[in-house]
Amino acid sequence: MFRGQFVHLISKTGRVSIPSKFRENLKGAHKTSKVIITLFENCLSCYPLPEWEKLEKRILKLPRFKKNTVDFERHLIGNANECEIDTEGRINIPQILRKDLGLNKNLIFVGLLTRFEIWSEKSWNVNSKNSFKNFQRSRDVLDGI
Amino acid sequence: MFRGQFVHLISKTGRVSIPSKFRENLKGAHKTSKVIITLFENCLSCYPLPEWEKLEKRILKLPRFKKNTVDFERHLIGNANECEIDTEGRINIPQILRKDLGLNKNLIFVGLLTRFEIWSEKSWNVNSKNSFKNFQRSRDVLDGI
DNA sequence: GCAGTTTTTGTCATATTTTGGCATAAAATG
DNA sequence: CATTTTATGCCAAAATATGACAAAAACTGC
Repeated sequence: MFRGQFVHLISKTGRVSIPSKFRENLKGAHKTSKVIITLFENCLSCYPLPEWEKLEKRILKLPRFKKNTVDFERHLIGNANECEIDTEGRINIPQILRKDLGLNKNLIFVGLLTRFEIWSEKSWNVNSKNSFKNFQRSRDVLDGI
Repeated sequence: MFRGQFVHLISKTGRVSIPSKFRENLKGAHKTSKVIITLFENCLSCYPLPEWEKLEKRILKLPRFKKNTVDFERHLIGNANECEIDTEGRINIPQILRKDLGLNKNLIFVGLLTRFEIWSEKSWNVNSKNSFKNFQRSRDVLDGI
């Protein structure tokens, strides 16, 4: 499972190393060194390739011409990039995604069990305040299950 | 069960030894030397790995694209780190958590039955005064069950 | 209180992880 | 097709984490 928070630097050319714990999980539990990176809210959402493929199968079951489906696909699939982890444990984040999110110095990696997110430090700080409030409001979200 | 209160020193590199009574409980009742440490209020909340995994299983059942769920995960999972207890009985507390809570000298370990907490001495002193007041007000909490 | 045991802490060496740099390869542009 | 831009592979420095050993402190039974 992906867990925890890590700060890594992105290079001028758009390379950044994946936290070693995440790499371990990719290699171990998911048996892959390929990651799909896509735009989600104000960050990048990253899936181990096999997990992503499961998601695609679910998406294919949606009513294909419905406006909602198409919009959803345009966003999630249309921004999805396959990245291979290199020998140093780094990936290259495509320029388009970098520009969209203003990724240029410290990036925050956030583990979310089956996937992880990449944030610019700035928007993470803004967002985590909000999501913390939400957390406070929804602490009991689990009590039903 | 985890009980009681212990003061331990954290090293410059972020290592601190787990109270031996806690270690005994981890090894005995929980059969693990792995602990998940996560941010909770003003301290670190520590779960034996198997206990934590039960929680994760419940989280995985939530609708995973819903805003509430994502925020909940970002906070709870995003701050969770797996720590392995070494041969000397120590763990390494990730830098990011140390910084967040200002953990740099005396740490207070507090047993809370199925989990335990780690506090900086300073915030423990502040907080325990408050929770004592709270305790005074809520002494009868048990009388209902 | 004392000797032996266990626990906690300090230190150093080693291994791993992250980052930077540069040369080459590939892709995009005009 | 030449030029520019961008991506990749490889090596090495810096930063960080881990392992092993030993000193110091605290606890135990007598």
